[in-house]
Amino acid sequence: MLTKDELPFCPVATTVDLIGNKWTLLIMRELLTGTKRFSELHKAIVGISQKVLTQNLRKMEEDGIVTREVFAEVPPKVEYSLSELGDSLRPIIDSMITWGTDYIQQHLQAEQQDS
Amino acid sequence: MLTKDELPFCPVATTVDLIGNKWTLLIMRELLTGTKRFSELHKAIVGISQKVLTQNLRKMEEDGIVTREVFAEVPPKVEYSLSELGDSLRPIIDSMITWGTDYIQQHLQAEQQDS
DNA sequence: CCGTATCCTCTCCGATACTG
DNA sequence: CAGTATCGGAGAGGATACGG
Repeated sequence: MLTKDELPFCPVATTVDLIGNKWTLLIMRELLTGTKRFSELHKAIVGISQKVLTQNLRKMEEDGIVTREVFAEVPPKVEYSLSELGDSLRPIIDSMITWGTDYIQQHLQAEQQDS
Repeated sequence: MLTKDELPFCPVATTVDLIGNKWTLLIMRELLTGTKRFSELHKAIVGISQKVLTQNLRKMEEDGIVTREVFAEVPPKVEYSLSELGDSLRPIIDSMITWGTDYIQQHLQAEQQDS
């Protein structure tokens, strides 16, 4: 039996390969609160272009962390949600939310001391 | 008082800006086990070039998550370690290690079933 | 040993135009 | 609405040579 450090592939490298990317993490942040339409994601994620959003969603779908559902309507409607695998990544994003929240509060305090 | 969701800057975006990057996360993985020399990092992180390693270390130093110590010796010696702020990111990497380890084990099992 | 400087390549990404 | 297709500029990153 291999110990954690002796695994053939580094766990961090594996995780990084899936979500070690700015946009992927921001998309996941949106999907953690539930299913979203393409346009909702586009609006919520400031600075992303339609093209890059599509590219990232396709990659996430390939990797099995996002589910895509197309509705045969006019106008068209496409919904994205986290798969079970995608949802299993929730603790990672949560730890980022926790850390980022603390970090921001520290910086707000520091700025107030400056003024 | 603002609630978590009303903070002026998204916590995830803040965190992503600091460590939402392949190489940064892999460098942090190495430094979590203690101080490392430049050449040790270069050897440990497969696929990174000297230039990119330097660039990332400089950015991490600027962001305050890495400390750089130069020894006035011949041959020169430079040691990198996590700052207190950098070490506070440990829970995030830990959650990635936990998830990645599980993911790899699932895939190893799946491969064994295939054969 | 630990870099920086330069060149050159290659990919990313924005802008735009066009479809079901 | 939710894409795809195409073009072109900007920047990331490799290879190499050189410096403290």
